[in-house]
Amino acid sequence: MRWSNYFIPTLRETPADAEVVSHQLLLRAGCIRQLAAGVYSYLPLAWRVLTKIMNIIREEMDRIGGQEFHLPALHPAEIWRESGRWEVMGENMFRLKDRRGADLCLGMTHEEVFTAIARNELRSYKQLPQVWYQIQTKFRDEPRPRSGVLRVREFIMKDAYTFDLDWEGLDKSYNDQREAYCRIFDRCGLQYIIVQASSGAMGGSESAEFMVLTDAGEDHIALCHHCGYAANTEKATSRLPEVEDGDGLPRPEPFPTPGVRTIKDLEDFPDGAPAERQIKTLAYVINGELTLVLLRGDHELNETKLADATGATELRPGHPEEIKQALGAYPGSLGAVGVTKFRIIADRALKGRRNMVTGANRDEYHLRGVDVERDISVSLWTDLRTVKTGEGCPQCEGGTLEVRKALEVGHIFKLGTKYSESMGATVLNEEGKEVPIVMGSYGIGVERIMASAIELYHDEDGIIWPMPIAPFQVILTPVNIGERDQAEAAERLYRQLTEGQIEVLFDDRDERAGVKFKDADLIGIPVRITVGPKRLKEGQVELTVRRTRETRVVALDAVLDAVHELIAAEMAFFQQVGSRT
RNA sequence: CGGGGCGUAGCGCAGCCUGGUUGAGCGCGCUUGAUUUGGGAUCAAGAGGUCGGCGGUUCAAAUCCGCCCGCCCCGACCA
Repeated sequence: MRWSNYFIPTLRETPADAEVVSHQLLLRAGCIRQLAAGVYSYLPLAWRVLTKIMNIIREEMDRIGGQEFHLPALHPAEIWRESGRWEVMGENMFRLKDRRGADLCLGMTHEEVFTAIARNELRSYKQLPQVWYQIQTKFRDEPRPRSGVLRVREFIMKDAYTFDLDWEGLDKSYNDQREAYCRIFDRCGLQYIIVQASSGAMGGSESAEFMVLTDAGEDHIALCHHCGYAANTEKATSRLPEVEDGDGLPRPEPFPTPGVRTIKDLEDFPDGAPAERQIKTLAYVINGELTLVLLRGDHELNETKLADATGATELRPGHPEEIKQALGAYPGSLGAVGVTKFRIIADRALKGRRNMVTGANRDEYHLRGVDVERDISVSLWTDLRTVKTGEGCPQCEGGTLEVRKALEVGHIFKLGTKYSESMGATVLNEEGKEVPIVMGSYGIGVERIMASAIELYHDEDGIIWPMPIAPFQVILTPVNIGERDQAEAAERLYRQLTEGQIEVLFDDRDERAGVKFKDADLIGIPVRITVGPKRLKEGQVELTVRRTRETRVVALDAVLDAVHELIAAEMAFFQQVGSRT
């Protein structure tokens, strides 16, 4: 490819509204342009990268017996109504009507459509297992698109679905996918971690996320370096030291707390209590019902855990006015002692605690001497708190957890029979009995692989593409294309490299060397061949590795071999760093 | 949706508070010519703008007011 007639609109300055590195560099390197909030056009350079990523995914899916499909992005409402998700997906789903007024939507994911095919066509256990996948555009009307290409409303997803006769079959399919995912991310050169995850709206029994550690990510994961425990904080638990409470009081005792609004206020209050002796009372509206949620004062609620524990489809903090009306006090003086009209859900860390302090449901009053189990009628004890760095690992003795930010690039689910039952996808088993198909579902965010590679590998000059997904392997840069011998040598090299199956971008622009070097660095091509006057006189050129800046001088007739060697070395480097950390 | 910010040439910005001397400006980029040519050259001459939109106030609006649209960031969602 010749740069002079290839479209790479590089930018010297960083566009003002790009915050994360991958967004800035994708824009500057002429890879993407924004069309609307969370909607991006991929220009030729980015499309080459995405194509390479998709090819790696394809190869690994095919290797475990995956069959590639291409399903519609436009779905009739009926199948979503059948699975129950027409309601569940709420505002996140793009909905539209056709000319007759029939409801349609743009596909957010494809459990429904694949299951519809499965139920119509799969009849016998003999046809199982099936591994079906596609690489296709998904639409999600995100409440807040952000971070460039990391969180968007239209994106490319590899989604796969497995269909098995039983749970043992699913275990194998799930494991195959898991291993394929490892190979995919390894081959793309990503450093990633596999964590236990919440299944959320997808449903099912078990799920794992593939996470790239980066501050650009929006997830928080808890890691134990001692035993390797890793979980999304939506799921992670931890060990806490025992608290000695003493005897407490025979019954809760109210006391005035003027001006106290927060846990912190009550800690500082003369008659107050340290946060770990307080009960934090939160009022949530869960599926339309006011619910009290109790945690230790110094603990933080994880809303996903609350949603998972209650099966909530709609969940929000109560408004001050509705809380006042229901409980008789505003937030700041809320408590659950004596409350029977509302459901009370408590975090396990409160179990057995005595002599605690909590709001009295009377503004500016609190109760002390509260024995949680004696004084509060808790209807559900469960894990609700968000783990923090430094807490004990739930899996091993000596370890402590570290919480870090991460970006989700893949998610695998054991769905079980959720969709096959709601949509009636069954087969006859060996005994001739009709049984629901046991399903799994598996997703990869293709653009997120591209973006996280940039987050992981860049420097102040630009992108450093991992060789396996680089848009071109080599950039060929004559210092001065106006000099006849340089131009001719570069042309010869270009022909030779192209014939040698090297993906080469020939920077044949009549620009000054500095401009071409800066652009080459910015767009991150792994190997640069510089054709300059001094070396050329000796019949030589320079090969520079973008990642290390190492340069070596090579004779013209040895370039092809040297390039092959460097490509192999860079490939190897990224396969090796790109293993699980 | 709640909170904050922004919208002036392809990109980055100034001007707005205190309306008119601004025929809307600066840097980069772009076009043409010359000189240059190993890390974003220099000089010269140019092209490029509904100041997000609509309405209002005013003799006069990029500037003041209202509504709308769009974008970014922080919070609740996910690949």
